[in-house]
Amino acid sequence: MPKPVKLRPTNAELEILRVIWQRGPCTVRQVHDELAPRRKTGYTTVLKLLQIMAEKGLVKRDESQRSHVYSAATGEEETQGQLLGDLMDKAFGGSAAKLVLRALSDQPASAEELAEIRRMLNELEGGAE
Amino acid sequence: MPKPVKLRPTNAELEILRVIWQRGPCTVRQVHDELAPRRKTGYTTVLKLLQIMAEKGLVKRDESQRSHVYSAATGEEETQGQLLGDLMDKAFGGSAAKLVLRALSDQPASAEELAEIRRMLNELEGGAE
DNA sequence: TAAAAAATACGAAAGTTTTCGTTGACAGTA
DNA sequence: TACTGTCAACGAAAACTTTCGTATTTTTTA
Repeated sequence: MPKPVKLRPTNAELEILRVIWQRGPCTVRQVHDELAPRRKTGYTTVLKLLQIMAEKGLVKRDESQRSHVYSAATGEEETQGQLLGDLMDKAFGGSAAKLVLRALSDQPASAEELAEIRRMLNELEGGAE
Repeated sequence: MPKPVKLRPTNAELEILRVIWQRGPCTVRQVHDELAPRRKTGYTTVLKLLQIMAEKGLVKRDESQRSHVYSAATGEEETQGQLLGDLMDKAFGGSAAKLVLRALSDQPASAEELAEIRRMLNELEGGAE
């Protein structure tokens, strides 16, 4: 069992993961082409990061083609949950409610989104009763 | 005007800030005594970090006493909002609603807390109408 | 087939964050 | 005054993250 460890993508790694989550399995070139406009990072930088991420287990690599294809090892939602849990511990004393209240009061949300949040609340309160 | 920059505490800095937010203005020793049990970090490490934080403007330093006293330069809520906004951009495509929904579905919250979130929702929806 | 293009691998540099050892100043005390 | 303990300052090491240059191999193309 080589990998029972908890993985946390760094910032640069997260940017790459987001491309892969959005577009599905990608070659290095595809990721680089997507990232290049925003971020002026070289091709080999993306390659190196993907290699590191593969070592860490953040992505899986299919080497059956000449251009290796990388896919995400964990779902976007799971990773979002991890990062959120980290921030909750580091900055909100472990309180999800404080985090949510701060997010709602600081960041704008549309009426539709608020309605969806309300539905989630109903579900949570209904289920707990 | 030397300091119109945006400040982001690093992880170690955030841990120190949390002590200061909780206990009010502190000497290096006070911060260290609070942190030492959890984190096995040396006294001079805390000192160095506080010096760096003072340079960055994350904390203010009162040097009138032999033991300098550090106080937070920004409120806890403001910093929470910044960190949350960062994570929202980096991992949630800028959507506060997605972030809140994920937090609610991943992390437990008590009935009381849910009620408080509901109150916040009412406020937001009521105000927008 | 030879040259050009594209890909991986590798190592190392550059940047950032965290840690601590050492030094010298100051304060209290025997 | 000499000793002891506490403090700030400083620099540098250690650890982690990000970047890229170069070498090598494979594929495409002229």
